[in-house]
Amino acid sequence: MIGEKIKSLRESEALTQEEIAVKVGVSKEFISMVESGKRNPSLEVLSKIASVFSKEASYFMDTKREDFALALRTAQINEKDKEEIRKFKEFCEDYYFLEEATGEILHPIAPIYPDPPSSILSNFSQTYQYSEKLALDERRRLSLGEEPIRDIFLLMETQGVRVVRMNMEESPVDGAFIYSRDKGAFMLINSSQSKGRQFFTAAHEYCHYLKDREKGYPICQVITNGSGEPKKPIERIANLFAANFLMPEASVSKLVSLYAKNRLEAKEVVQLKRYFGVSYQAMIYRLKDLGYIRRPKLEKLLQIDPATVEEALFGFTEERVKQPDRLPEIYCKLAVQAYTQGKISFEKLAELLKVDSFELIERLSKGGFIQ
DNA sequence: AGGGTTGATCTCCAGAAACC
DNA sequence: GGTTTCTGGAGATCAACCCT
Repeated sequence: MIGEKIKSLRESEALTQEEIAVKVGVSKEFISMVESGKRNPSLEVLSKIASVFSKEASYFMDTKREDFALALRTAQINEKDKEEIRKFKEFCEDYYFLEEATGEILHPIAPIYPDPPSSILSNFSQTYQYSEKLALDERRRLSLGEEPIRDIFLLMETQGVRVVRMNMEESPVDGAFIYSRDKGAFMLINSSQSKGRQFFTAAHEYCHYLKDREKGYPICQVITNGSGEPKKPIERIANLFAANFLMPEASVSKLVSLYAKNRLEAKEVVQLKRYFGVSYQAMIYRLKDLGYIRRPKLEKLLQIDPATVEEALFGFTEERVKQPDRLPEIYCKLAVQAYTQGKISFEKLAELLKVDSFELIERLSKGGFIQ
């Protein structure tokens, strides 16, 4: 158990046994044996290993699994964000409480896909192939064909993930994913981001759901390097998965060859990104990864304001649309259901729906609480 | 070539056995 | 009973090896 935790943490940080060994002051062989469970490190060594990951030694000795595995999609995190995450966790507790009260518990349905062999993580093309296969396998399982995904949030609900959209204005946190064996999966999406970006975040977190949910420890946050690429392999895979899941190569190449063979300007990119429901930026990077545009072109396209192009083309842009901060529909339904079944009081209902009793009476009288 | 594993070996230390 | 010696196990390293 200790060894497994160390190994998982080490791999998620993209460190080698040797690098850990140097930091701790032991041999790499010893780290190998600890990870494989053939040796137990002394308390002193364990403390040093823990400090490499900014943790206490007790973290490794605690044999019970963490209640929640948490994966964040963010570049930086501050105290205010931590508070938001704490609120999210609390909300998950309420959500689960309502499911239990009404007997309508959402169970994870999707299979758990195996991790790639750690030996391929330093190789970009092998990592890409693994992520692409994962995305295509999942699309096949869901019978999605080559069609774009119209509502990824709904899709996730059908796979056993509760999607919670919270407006976290000013926060760099795009989204988070938490999972526990008892309660299942919850996904947080920062609804202050554009819809396209929310879609990408959702697909990213969905990857963690598919392959990391049983890991039983906080997964990690996305730390990006200078070019905006996530440094940690686990997050790089999630991003590659998201790109392949939302914009399958076959589908992109078909559209490009049909409609934009010889010119891929901002107009075409906007049309493509609307088709796939992703952000302008995500579409550009996807086109570059697939070899349709090169770096200078990418730089040029990134300079253009997509909202202006989109408004000129369609008279409307999704780039600037901000989602209102609202509770998940299913959560609201469950709350009202629990109340009508007499499982919770009127006051509790108001508290769970985050309204005062006057507003609650008014909204209930209008035929339910479905927003 | 680099990352990881395996087997032989050394070192240290606690506890048991032998000795005076 | 106190001291010395022996022994076994764990921690750790070294060198060789395997795998990709």
